[in-house]
Amino acid sequence: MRASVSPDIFPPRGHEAKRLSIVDAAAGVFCREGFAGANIDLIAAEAGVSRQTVYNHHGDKEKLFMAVVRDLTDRCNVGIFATIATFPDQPGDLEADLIGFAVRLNQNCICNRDGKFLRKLIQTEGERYPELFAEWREQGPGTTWPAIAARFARLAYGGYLTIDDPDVAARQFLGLVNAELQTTFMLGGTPREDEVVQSATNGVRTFLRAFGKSPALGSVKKHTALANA
Amino acid sequence: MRASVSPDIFPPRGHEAKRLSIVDAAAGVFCREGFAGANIDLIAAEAGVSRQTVYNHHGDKEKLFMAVVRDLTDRCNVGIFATIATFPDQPGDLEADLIGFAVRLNQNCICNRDGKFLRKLIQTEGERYPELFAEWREQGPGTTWPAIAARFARLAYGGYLTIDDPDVAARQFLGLVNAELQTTFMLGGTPREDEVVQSATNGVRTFLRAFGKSPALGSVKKHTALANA
DNA sequence: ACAAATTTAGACACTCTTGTCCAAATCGTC
DNA sequence: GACGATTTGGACAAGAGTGTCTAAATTTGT
Repeated sequence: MRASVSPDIFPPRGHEAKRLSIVDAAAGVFCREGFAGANIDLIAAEAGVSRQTVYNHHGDKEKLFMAVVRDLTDRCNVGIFATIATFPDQPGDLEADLIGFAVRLNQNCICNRDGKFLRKLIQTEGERYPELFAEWREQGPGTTWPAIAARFARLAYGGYLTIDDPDVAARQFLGLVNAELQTTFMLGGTPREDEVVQSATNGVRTFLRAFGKSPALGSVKKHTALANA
Repeated sequence: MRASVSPDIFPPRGHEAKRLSIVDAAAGVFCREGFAGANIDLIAAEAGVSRQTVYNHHGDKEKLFMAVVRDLTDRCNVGIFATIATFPDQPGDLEADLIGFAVRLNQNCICNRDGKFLRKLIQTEGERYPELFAEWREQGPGTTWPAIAARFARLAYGGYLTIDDPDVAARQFLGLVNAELQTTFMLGGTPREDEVVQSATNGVRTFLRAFGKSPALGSVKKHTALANA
């Protein structure tokens, strides 16, 4: 993909910068207006670029759209894996550590600009580009969910949790910590930080009531009046 | 809103039928193509009606869109409340009854045509019509979630569950039983029935591990080796 | 069968958008 | 300072879609 000329110097300088600002602006406009409603003139204006430059770089509205989705998928994946790397493998306070992880996942991967945009584009145009979004499904949930599941499996193996099926547990973990944000997500809004923390806290507590190995290790305190050895 | 003439006979006969078939076709097209991409000619064709009739009935693309959302909201609410009425207040087998309820909720309210369409329209155009979707939020989640929460509160009061906050529990219940369907929902797909049952089963099991009062009553069997009185 | 209301089909003006072309201005590099 | 590549702005053709209008056909109730 490099420039094919003599030395390995890339095409000029601001070239790539423009490409990026175009894709960036396009992401915003496609999300706000939908594919059909998105206006190339508007994208160009928001990117601070002439319309012709948009066509020079991407050729075509459809190709531009694809570039946007690919870019977003890549950037989101980077963020998600960086966050998964902070999963508490050997937790001190399991409850607090899982809450922290859930909040980071939300703030860095789901509620940030890229995450919001990618989600909306998938919801909005997913049916129109089956191949493109099949690709996303593989690269996105297809790789990140197992990665999270593996971390939960490790916690179970380490004796911190009692889990049958780590894949199910991972999906339920995500369902729980986002349970109170669904309506906001649906309308395309961004929850406030305290809402994210609240939802994560409630979700993790319930998660640990279901999967926590023993009250002594983790969280389940006031609720289980069930005496145990 | 009645016809203002002599007897209380409504305008002709097929009038209302046409209105409905227009709104119906419009719902489908708006979902597939988005508001901007939706084509009035296409809507008219799919409704089996001339374009002029569409304008006669609804005046305007925007007004037609609003009519679609209102119609869908109403119909979905009817379905949801009908389903909530089947909530197991005095369960025989709590696990099985809750799974049944979750499956009914999914099949009758979330995965059916109206539910799918309404969800997609909210996700797609929610930001463009703040008042309209504020209205939905009040009439939809604003009334159904508390209704579900009340049923869980009743189960707790009846000694079947141990719940702190019924509202949180209700949201988490929904999050859990849908945990495995998220990706499908996101792409606008319809999960197969066995997927719905699977997700509901796993979700309810986890829910009862967290909130079930005692293993004897419900489900938590093999996992809690914790001996109890 | 009659009269009123509704529906239809087609033409129409108008606006908006996409994508192309081109000459002038600008930028980055040597 | 000069050269080559990139960017710019504006004009342009072609197409598509909205909303209106009209006269003819059809349906509906009596």
